[in-house]
Amino acid sequence: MSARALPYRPHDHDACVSQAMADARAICQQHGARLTTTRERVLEIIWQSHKPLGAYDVLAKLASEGHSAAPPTVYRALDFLQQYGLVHRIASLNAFIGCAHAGELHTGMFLICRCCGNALELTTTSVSKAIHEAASTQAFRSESVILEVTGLCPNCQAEQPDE
Amino acid sequence: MSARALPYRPHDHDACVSQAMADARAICQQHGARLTTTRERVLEIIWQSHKPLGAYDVLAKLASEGHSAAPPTVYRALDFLQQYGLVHRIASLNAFIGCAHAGELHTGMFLICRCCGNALELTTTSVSKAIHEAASTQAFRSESVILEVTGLCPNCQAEQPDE
DNA sequence: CTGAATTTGCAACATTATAACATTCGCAGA
DNA sequence: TCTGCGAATGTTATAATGTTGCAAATTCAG
Repeated sequence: MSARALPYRPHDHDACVSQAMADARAICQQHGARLTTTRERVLEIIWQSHKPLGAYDVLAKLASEGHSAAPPTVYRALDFLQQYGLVHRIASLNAFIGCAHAGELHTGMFLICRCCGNALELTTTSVSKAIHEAASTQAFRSESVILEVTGLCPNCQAEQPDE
Repeated sequence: MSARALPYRPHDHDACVSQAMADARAICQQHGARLTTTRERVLEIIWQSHKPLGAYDVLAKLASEGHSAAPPTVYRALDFLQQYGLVHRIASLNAFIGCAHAGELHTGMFLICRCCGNALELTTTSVSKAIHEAASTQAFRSESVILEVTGLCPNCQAEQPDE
């Protein structure tokens, strides 16, 4: 269940999605949480690509499927999914992305390509460790970490060598 | 010019502010940038506390001083100040805070207390290093980093030992 | 089947941010 | 001093993102 998604490489994305959906069902069952139709559909939409998706994009997608929903529907579903670690919010983009490590305890670090828009979630012990140590030197009790790195992914570096 | 602000400790905040304003003037002069009245006033307002301030809070403050401004005025001033590293945007709060290390090359790490709202900017080499190394393992060329840690500052831990 | 709790629908609204265009200001050169 | 150009600001409107509050529907245990 680790080292799964490599958004910057070609891969069988359908498998990506079905894996994520299976994980989600398992995790919800395990917690006695209800993965209702709407919630499941929202998760699926989020997973349709590795690009973070805005809440209103999800809304539009739902609408295009005939499910006329209002913003609260989407935000509630997203809240639920975040609560169970199935999606993450990318604060710098006001957008949401499927969690590649659902069920694992982790502090996500995101590598966001400003060119193609794909985002890779990474879990790196050395990073979390350094962050918590730095916080400790200030006697700060850290509870949650947002770490979002913007730059160029390998593919896009190749296409535009520099600038 | 280092190890200046300790927002979680009592300190001479007026000195904090005048130091920041002096730095700002120096940096702008050095770059041939114009620190106009509006921009200077916005910076001063941002620095009035160590709590990140929303753009509309700044706007309200300006209004209360008789300077009737519209949102673009504030956002433009903030853009300018960000450009010269005089303020940072806290993505997780949609808010802005004065930069404690203006003029130094740095990757800010913010420790944000969810109780008192104060935010401390920290520059830690080991953290930046770990982040860039992690990005490198994915052949990702990082350009900018957002690192925001939420938790409890020392003062607030003392007041509410746990929860 | 019934009742309580969860989930959803819906309308209105709040907050944050930007677009487009007119006007003014500051300053360098004639 | 005047003139003109680019930078900065004013102004209005609007876009994008997110929330509140309440009513209706659904789910599920007993």
